[in-house]
Amino acid sequence: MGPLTTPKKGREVGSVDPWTPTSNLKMLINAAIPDIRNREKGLEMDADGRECVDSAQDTENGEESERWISRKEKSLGLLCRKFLARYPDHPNPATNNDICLDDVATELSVERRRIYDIMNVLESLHMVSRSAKNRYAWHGRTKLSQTLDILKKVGEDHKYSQQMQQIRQGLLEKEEFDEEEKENVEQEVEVEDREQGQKELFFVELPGVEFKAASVNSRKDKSLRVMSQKFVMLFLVSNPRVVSLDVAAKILIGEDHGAEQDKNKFKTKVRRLYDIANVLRSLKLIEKVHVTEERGRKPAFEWVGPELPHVKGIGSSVSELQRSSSQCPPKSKVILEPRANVENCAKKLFSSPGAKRSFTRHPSLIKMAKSIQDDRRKINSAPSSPVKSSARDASNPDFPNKMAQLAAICKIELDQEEATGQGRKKPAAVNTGKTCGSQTTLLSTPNTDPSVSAAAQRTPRTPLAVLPAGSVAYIPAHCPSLIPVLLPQHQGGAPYAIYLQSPSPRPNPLARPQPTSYAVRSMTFEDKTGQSPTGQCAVQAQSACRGADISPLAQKRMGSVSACESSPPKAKRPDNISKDTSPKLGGILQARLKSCLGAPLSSRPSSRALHLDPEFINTPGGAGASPMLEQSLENILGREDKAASDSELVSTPVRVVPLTPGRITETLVPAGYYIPISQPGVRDKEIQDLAKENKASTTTYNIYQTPTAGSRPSPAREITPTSIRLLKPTSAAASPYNAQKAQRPSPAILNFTLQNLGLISGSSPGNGYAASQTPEHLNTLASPVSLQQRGMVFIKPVSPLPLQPSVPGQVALISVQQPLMATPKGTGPPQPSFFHTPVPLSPLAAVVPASAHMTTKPVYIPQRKLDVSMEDP
DNA sequence: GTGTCCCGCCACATC
DNA sequence: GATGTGGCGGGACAC
Repeated sequence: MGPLTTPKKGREVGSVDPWTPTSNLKMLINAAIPDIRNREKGLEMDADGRECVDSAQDTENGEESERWISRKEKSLGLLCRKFLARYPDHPNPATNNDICLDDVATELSVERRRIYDIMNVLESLHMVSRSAKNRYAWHGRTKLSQTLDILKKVGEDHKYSQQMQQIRQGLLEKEEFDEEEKENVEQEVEVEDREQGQKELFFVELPGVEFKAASVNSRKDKSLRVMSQKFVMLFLVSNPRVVSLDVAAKILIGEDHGAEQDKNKFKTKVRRLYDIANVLRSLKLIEKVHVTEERGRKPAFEWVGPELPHVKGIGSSVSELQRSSSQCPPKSKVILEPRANVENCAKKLFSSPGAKRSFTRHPSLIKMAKSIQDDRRKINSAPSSPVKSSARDASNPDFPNKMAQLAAICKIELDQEEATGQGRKKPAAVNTGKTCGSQTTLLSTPNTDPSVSAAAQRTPRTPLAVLPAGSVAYIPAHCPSLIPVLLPQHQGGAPYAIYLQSPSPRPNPLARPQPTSYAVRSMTFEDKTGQSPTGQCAVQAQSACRGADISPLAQKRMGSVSACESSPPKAKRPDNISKDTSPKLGGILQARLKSCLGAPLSSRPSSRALHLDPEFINTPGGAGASPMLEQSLENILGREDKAASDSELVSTPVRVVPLTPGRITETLVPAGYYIPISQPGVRDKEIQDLAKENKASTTTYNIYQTPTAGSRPSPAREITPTSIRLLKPTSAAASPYNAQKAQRPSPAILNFTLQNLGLISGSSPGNGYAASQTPEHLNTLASPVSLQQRGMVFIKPVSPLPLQPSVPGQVALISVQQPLMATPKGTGPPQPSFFHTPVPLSPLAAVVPASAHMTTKPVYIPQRKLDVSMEDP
């Protein structure tokens, strides 16, 4: 082979030379550009990725001429498509899949330099691997899923999600992030990096895809590979999965030797990101969008590639996991991420008793969320075997205690079920998730139902969302303050989500939130927060779930939530609804509940903004639920109390908002928030209006899809991550710091009581990210997304609480389904989703008043949910 | 004017 | 020293 140094491009000569045959051909090609582009468009729209066949023909027929066609025709993305057209997505390992760079460069009539760019990106995804000098081995997409899974894991380990959120916040409002938390995160990452041998540049290898060239891994300047991986990680850990170049570049710069984020370096990074993005676009992994912020329109990219096995639907999830398992070699090799890789491989295998439990003790609950994800994946891929639970128990000493309360609660309802015979057990079914319409109250630990995971894992860092309908998620003591409760949809009503204060006492209500609070936020919401300790906002869901994929609207909601979280107390009130919110009713209700529960609902002031996981916002539900909820509240409070609430003084403001389209009913409930769970495809206008209202105070991402840079008209869609209506505390008085409440009852008990009191009705918890949510789908019991039919009650402390690992048995999430209250859309018979293990009654049962509307509800404990443990030291 | 990214210089690694 | 690799940024093109 001749000199491989960067050849001098003859483009200019050729382009201006009227005498060469190629010039004539160029003219012809130019005339045919529209056809070529149309064909390319059609190819790009080809879903099976075989779009490049024709492109290959183009390559052979007129590639050389295209060099002079236009700048776009010479783009790296197009070149990559041509390259990809040469190789199958799933090559036969038995065949020769070697790639000779020289040949490719020659055939594609491009410089070797350009091929390197493509190969580096493909290498980062393990679609190719370097086999020798000037040679690569083509793997196609056979390992892509596995690679993405690993990358996601690594990205979570590195807390890219938090970093992105920090940067976004910094970009948005210069809001001070909790430095303490930030430092903790950074320090932890550094420690982990040091433990793994390197801090900055690291390349995540895939088991079985090793680089045979001795120099490959020794080179330090493979930044494009690493950058590409990190870029992908950002998408995988981001939610919504839209990453702007600004954010990505800043993160990449930030990790790059602590270099100054000077403008030049930033520009350089952006240039590289463009290169990477072009290849990723060719791979159909991302697509170009634009985010419109207050500062203007910024380029961004949205992940459109395959969801990870634990993120996508359950059906594909299991299959992919199994497939990945089969692909997972016995010996895993991950540079700098050995643990992640090993765990990843382990996760891909059916969970074994000896499987490492990865609940983290890190103050940041990102880890916890990650661990939960791991658990989910294990569980999803594992047979519904109770044996696993026992094994987990052995590994988790805390587990028995924590499960004790759950068991007690379960036992209560179980006994009731047995007494009435109304309960219907839900047999374990890997793919069910048909909980809609079920009148069974479930208590479960987070990772039981694959269907749940499928829906919930769309927002992996929102473990609560993954809970199956009618289930109670067990939340480790790490995040005792996070007590979401699923509020089943009222009969003929809309689902509601409510945030209530956690029972966890806070010694010093005025104290600045500890880093652990950040963990709570991280766990609850995809995006990090940075709100001040006194920030308090309820989030009103504004939009509906759009579809299987993470719709821009959903992303908008999510972003809005995160923005709300990040909004400091100084932040403007985004909505007028919150203004008229009165804490009084909350106090009344709280008093009522207190009387019922025998304990105050809250012992500490509501000083912290509430966060709503977008997944909970998207739960579709029947319309007109607001009156139902109001009625429920009235049942509890009494009309007189409700009426008097306007004048009475209360401690904790709460907002009740309908989760479904329709008018928003604002009601105050004690120490909590009712979060509307929007119905997909509805309330768009309202959402938009709300987004407009919030625009002043929140960052709006208006995403305009630009499939091909400037070449195709792209239907604009807007993603406004921060557009979710934030219901801030009505006032300082509304969120008083009165710590008069000494103690709060267990959230589980509280929710259980609420249910029995009629405040909570049976329905399916929603998951905004459940894919393909349409009203029709909602009725499909077989679909995991049917969970969205249920409302949810979020019980979450208004103020940040330090993690209290010592607090056992925190029941974080309760999904209750009101028996006898048929979900309007739930038509099919309840589908069991778990193994349910009856548990003995516990003293806690006595706390729950058996009066009122105590309806008999069978209680089952999904045994696989027991798979909760602490992270290995 | 800004976004996009082609192009190729050049440094470094490897042979 | 030749060759392979890829970081890097100028600057042209697209919008």
